Order: sequence, then C-alpha cells, then structure tokens
Amino acid sequence: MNTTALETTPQAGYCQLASVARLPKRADFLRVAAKKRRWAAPGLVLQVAPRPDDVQLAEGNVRVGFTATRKVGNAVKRNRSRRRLRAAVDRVMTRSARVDCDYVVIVRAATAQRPFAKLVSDLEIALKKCDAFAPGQEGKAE
RNA sequence: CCAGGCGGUCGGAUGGCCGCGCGCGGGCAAUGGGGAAACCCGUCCGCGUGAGGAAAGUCCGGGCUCCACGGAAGUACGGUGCCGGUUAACGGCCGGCGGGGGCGACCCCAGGGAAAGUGCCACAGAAAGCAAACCGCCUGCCCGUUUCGGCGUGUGCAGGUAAGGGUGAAAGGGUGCGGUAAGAGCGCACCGCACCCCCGGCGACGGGGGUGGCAGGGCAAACCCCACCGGGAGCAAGACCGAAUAGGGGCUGCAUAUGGCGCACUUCCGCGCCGUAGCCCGGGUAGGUCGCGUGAGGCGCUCGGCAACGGGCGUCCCAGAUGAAUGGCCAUCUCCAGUCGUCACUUCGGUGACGGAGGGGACAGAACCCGGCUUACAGACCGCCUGGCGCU
RNA sequence: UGGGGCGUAGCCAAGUGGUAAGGCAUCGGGUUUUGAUCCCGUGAUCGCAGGUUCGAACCCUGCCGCCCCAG
Repeated sequence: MNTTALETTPQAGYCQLASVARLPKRADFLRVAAKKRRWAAPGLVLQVAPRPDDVQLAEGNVRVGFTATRKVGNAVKRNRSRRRLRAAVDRVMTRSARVDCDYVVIVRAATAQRPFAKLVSDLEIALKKCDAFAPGQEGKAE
C-alpha cells in the first residue's frame, strides 16, 4: 500500500471529508435497484441511482445501503461480510464517489473470504463501471 | 502409568492505526434544518460502556400487553402419565421404586387397564386364541406272521397323549424327581404366577407366611378407558404523536340550472341536499416516540436440606440496536496437526528435543424479558470415582 | 412471530405396519442390412439419528434441508 492516504483527519475546521450515511428504508433500496445501473465484481455487487432532489444532506455526503441475503450464510457470515464492505466503503467512497447518487452494496458468497485489498479494488472498479467515479478530489465537494 | 465413568469451569492474550452504537460531561466562529429566544437536531472533543454458553432451533413453561368471558360442571380437542419432593410454572430438575446393560464407577428405559369393548398378529405352520393332533409316542381292534409266549416292515379303524420333532417373534408356566400304556401340576421339591393375611415404608414398592395346580398369549408410541392440566393471541402485543395525497364532518361566503333526490302520494309553492372557495375538526397511512431493562437479577459468605431448592446477610448495576452498533486492517505471543532440517535414543516400527517456512484456532450474533429442553462446538483446565499394571 | 406442507433410483412419482409399484432416462442383450420402434434384463442408507413392535418408508421423539401462507 503505497498510498498512505490514511492521513489522519484534518482538523475539523475546513475541507472536511465526505462522510457516508446509511440508507435505511426499504423504499430507497427498491428505487436504487429499479435504476438498473449496476456492476458485479467478484466480492460485491454495486447498484447506483441518482439521489432525489428533495433529499438534503450535509454537503459532500453520500448515502450507502448494504444488502446481505440469507443465501450467503448464517447471521455471523452476513454480519462479517457487511462490516468488511462497510470498511471498504469508508476507505474508498469518501474520496471517489459521486456525491449526487445513492448506492447499494450487495454481499456475495465470496465476500467473507476475499482479501481486503481485493475488496477495495473491486469497489473502485465497480464505481468506474457504473460511471460514478469521482477521481480523488479530496474534499472538493461541489 | 494406562483405560474408563461422572460433575464442573473456560471459550485465545497483548498492542498499534482507523471506525461504530448507547450514556454522561463539554465546545460550536462559519455552514445545514427547526425555534421569538433559551436551545434542540446535527457536528466536534473527552470519559465510560458494549453479545453467548449455547445469544441458535423455537420444543415446553411463565411474566407482561391486548381481546373475550356471570359461576360451576360437562362435551369436544390438545398435552402429560411409576412414587415422593422442588418451583411462579413446566413435558424441567432432585431423590427413590421397578426392569435392562456393564467386572466396576455408572448408564439406558418406562403410567395403569388386554378380566369394558373394537381391531391387528403377514409368511410359515396341523393349529395364532371359546385352543389345536401334522409327524411322532401309547392302547385296543383289524391285518399279517408265529416256535402260540409274542412280534410289526401294515396304505387300515377307534381312542389316549402337549413329553419329543418341525414352523414361527410368539404354540396355554420352567427345572428335576416320581408317576404312567404313553403322557400330563397327575403328585412332590425349588423357582415363577395369581389371590388372601401380616410386617416395613408418606408412597411407588419391598419382605415374610398361607392358599391355589396355573387360570388371563402379545400389541394401547392401533382405536380406546382412567386421572390430571389447558380461554385466545402475541412486543409487528399495546399506548401516544402524526406529513403529503385522497376521502369524511362542521362553519362562513358565493352560486342555485330548464336538472336529479328527499319532505307519504298528485299539481303548484316552499325548504334542504347534490356545486365551489376559505378556515376549522376528527379517524387514519408513511414516518416517529414510548413499551425497553432493578430483574422469579448477578456475585460472595452463611444456615436448613442427601439433593433439586429455600431462608438470611453483604455487595454490584452489568448491551439496548431497529436495513439493525459491539467492528476493519496489521504486528507480536500462545495453542494445534502435518511437513522439512539438525541432534539424541532406538526393540529399526518409531520416540523425544531444538530450529525454519507456510497453514489452521471451533460452534456461532442479543432483537420484550425470564426458567428449562434440544441441537452445534476447535481446544484447554479442575475435582471426584472405577478397573488394570508397576513400585513402596 | 405464528401457521401449513414436502423429502422414496439421475428425473417424475405410487405405496401409510409384512419381499418398495410404475413411467422417463442410463447401461447390457435381442429383433433389424443399419437406425428408429418394439421385447427382455439392470439399479434404492425410503433426508438423518434414536425408540415402540416379532417386524418400520409407514407409528412416536429429536434433528437437517426445501417450499408456501398471514401479519
């Protein structure tokens, strides 16, 4: 990992990083899935849809939801997979995701066992394929 | 030391970077939402705290909430079933009884009724249920033969017989002696069984004595009978707040058609409604708040009890999420099996020590709470007990 | 959370106390010059584990997997 981009949080005055909010409602999941903008990587599936205009978020934030179906394992496997994806999302999407969209990340069977670096690259590729990649503009939320 | 039985405890450790939920305290110049403001949401900082022994399966029992209900009994349905205890309750647990297994520590099983009734017992077998004669065995007659005492290789007839053979899971007590034509509880002894009496025990039951020659096959996890228990639903219970849209009601204003409906009917007249605008009201959806953690609570000591368990005292506050927090990545240590190398021992099968690189560390995630049951589980530790071997 | 159903050969399945039917598919053989058709043969931990019974796919108990319904 040459990117020592883990520069600890800049002082909270200005230039604050985008943060990730959760997408908690079933209706939002259905709306994102209905847009049919998606990409399946070995470790995850990404779905993207434009955020409705009437949703006001703090500037630079994106909303992400997670889905883990019962087919990928028992509750422990589902929880662990979702947490690893959440960690990958925190690392990637705060810098590289378009801020005018909502996202849904779906757990696949391989998610729990896949190396974490691969999960990160899976997510980056999926963002590019879904035309939602905003190349590393730290905090340049516009 | 080896093999085994029972009970219990634990469920990797430490650290680094980055994060999450909840609680408490503090900050917020500017920016986002609300507010007249204080301030709230939000955001930032600090501190505290944050999964299990099964949180699981949802198989039982309760608390709690709502609904139903005059009492009691009965019926139906479902469940439970040796006895006594324990408990809020249980189908749980503890102790005991009976049967079975094991050298033993110990483990496993289960209500009663088949003499209230119905039903089933395939195949085989003579016969499978008011017992029954296939082969045998025995007696008599007949037949044959005869040395006239008998004898039987007879396809015969009439009887006796449940000891033997054979079938079956099961064939109407077992073993032995006597007895008999052969046999048979026919008689006797012991065992089993049934009934009666006595003794011990709260009881299941056990012990002893007597009587009876033995009746009443098995299956009730087949229907069933008997006793006891059970109102229903479940925190998505339930309570409160409540947007947009549609619909309902009220008040006021306007309009009121040549129309429709109503005021019992017909004509005329009159009134009201069906229209629309504004304001207000209630039901209710999305959504939100509460329910929501001081409890049949944990730990320690002590007393009663064989125990389950109960009493007393002290002490602690110990998760509250809701597309669902309790994590992600890494390092070191630790444990495990295999592999490679070196060394030592060797009964040449291996065993042990050290080191190296990699691998693995289970089952599993609170969802209102509690008592159990069942199932899953890498590995480690502790205590008691049994059998065997060796030494003293 | 509550309720219901299913599991039998590779597939579809009958059987509900007494040797586990049948069809399709597979394989082997026959018929045919060859192939199709047709005929004969071939295969089962009855989801798993205990129990009741002389005997269990069937009855009882506990698990496992799948499907459906209601809120």
